[in-house]
Amino acid sequence: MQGLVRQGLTGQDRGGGPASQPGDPAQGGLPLDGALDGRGPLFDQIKRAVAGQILRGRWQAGQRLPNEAELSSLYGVSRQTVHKAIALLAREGFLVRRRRAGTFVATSRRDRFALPIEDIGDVVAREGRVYEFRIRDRRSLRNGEGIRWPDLPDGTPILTLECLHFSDGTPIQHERRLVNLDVVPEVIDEPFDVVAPSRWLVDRVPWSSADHTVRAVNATAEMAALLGVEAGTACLSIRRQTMHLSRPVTLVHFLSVGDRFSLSGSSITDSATELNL
Amino acid sequence: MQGLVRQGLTGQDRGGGPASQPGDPAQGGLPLDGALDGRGPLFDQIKRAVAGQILRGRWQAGQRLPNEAELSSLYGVSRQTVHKAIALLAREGFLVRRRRAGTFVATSRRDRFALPIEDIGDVVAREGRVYEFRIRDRRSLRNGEGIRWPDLPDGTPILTLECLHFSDGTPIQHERRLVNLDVVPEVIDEPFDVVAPSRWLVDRVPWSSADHTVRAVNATAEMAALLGVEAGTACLSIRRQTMHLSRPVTLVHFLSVGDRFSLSGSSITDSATELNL
DNA sequence: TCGGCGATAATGTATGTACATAAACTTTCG
DNA sequence: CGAAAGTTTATGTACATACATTATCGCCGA
Repeated sequence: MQGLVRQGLTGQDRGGGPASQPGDPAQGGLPLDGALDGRGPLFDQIKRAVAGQILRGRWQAGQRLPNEAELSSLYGVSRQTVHKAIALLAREGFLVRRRRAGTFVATSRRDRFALPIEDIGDVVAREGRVYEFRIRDRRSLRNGEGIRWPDLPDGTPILTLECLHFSDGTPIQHERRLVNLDVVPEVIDEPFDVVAPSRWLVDRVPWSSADHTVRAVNATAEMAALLGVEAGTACLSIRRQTMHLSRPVTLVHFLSVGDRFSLSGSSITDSATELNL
Repeated sequence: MQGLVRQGLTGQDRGGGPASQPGDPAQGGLPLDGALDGRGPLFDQIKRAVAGQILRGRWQAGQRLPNEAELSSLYGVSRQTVHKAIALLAREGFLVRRRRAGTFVATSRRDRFALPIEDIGDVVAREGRVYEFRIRDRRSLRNGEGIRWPDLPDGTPILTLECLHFSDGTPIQHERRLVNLDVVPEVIDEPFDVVAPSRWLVDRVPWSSADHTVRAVNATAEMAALLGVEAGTACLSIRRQTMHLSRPVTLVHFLSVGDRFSLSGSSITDSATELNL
């Protein structure tokens, strides 16, 4: 074995390790703190080791790190394995790679903080409360007739829905939705007496992409009445447009009372937590 | 050559293709629509082909797809290449893999919508406006003395900052920040006359993780005065706690006027857009 | 019938080898 | 001296091979 590499699994010895001299116990002047920890697959150990150097600030942003061949002999594994580890770290945004030039620590990714947006039904259910919804209005018309969905050609048939979501009987979210009937014609026959529109759509048209905009607005008198708050109460407004194969599927406006609903999430570098350092 | 595989690059022929019989022009009854398109690396072509089947609904959620050996001969590439493509799609959340059982289309990931949260300075700059900030208050004290940072032991030295951010001279965001002096002692000597605290911290302590909470609140009279709006105006409140190697670094409250600031982002399945289908 | 247990089929990891590709560097030539 | 052409170096992709790891399936016996 190579000393520090690969314990924890069955750990039978394979052929001959790569370059590394047969029996270097302490490795000249190289940073031994970069040693592997024997937990899990080799490429994961290397990911952890490298990410650790970065997180601990030993390898600073912009700095160039050893090339694959050097890392390979440093860690005593093949270049393939190093390549896999480094390529994954690059894909996760820790590193930037340029041919011939080398591999560099990415200049930090300040813009990658992210906030997950969940379905209201899931949120309510997870809080252990009773979730209900009620359809307040539903009509079928063509785009441009009274309502205009900007990203859709005029005349396209659409279904409009308005509904309210409740948590333990208290209204917490108002929803106004447009659905593209060209994409999901079956929706016309769905009564939405059991399953909520958002859920129905997600089950029907999976794997879509979406745009979001989140803003804070003061409740209008009408909305305030529906949500059971005073006019002017701060509300979170979420606009979501969902696309499937570059065709708009649905456009929704959610409005939720500020102190009954919030977006939250521990985030960023979910990969870093995966690395558990 | 294998017919459909790999054009667009230089496309010299390598050794001998894998299993596939030498000269099957149209492949029995197999879905030929799964054909590769010759754009980019083979494993990317396979990713696109497979993701396409899923997005077009030909392979439905929960359904099992052919094993690596089958895909390998279906597409006329080695198992390694198929493995790389499929493993990446799994890592991106499209597929779920279980040893011995096989590979399955993931049951859609409704909860993965995500919003990026950016630094206000970047946002203002990108809109082509002039960004400025002003420190309104700054003091150094110990946790528990007047202010309590819940995730930090009492007595820990902290720096408190209060500042305002401007876009073209209009105040758009208020910031109240606590900084853990045990982690970043140098901050005590930083005047913040040029670089804003958030930027300074990001440059100093990169690669951290963070928790966020976003809510809508009505502006208090004091805040309204600072932001130049009427009391009660709906504001977006963002709370962010940043950690580095599981130690809290900074805790911030941002407050921004609802109609001067919004969070937005096209999101989810950024991998799907990368696949450009 | 049920429990255990072994065969088996799928994915997962690691290495070797060979070239391709891109960009930085060097040399050459006008 | 500067642009073009060639060289070198680091990463990128592909394939072959070999073995590890795990559920699942099915058999067999109590």
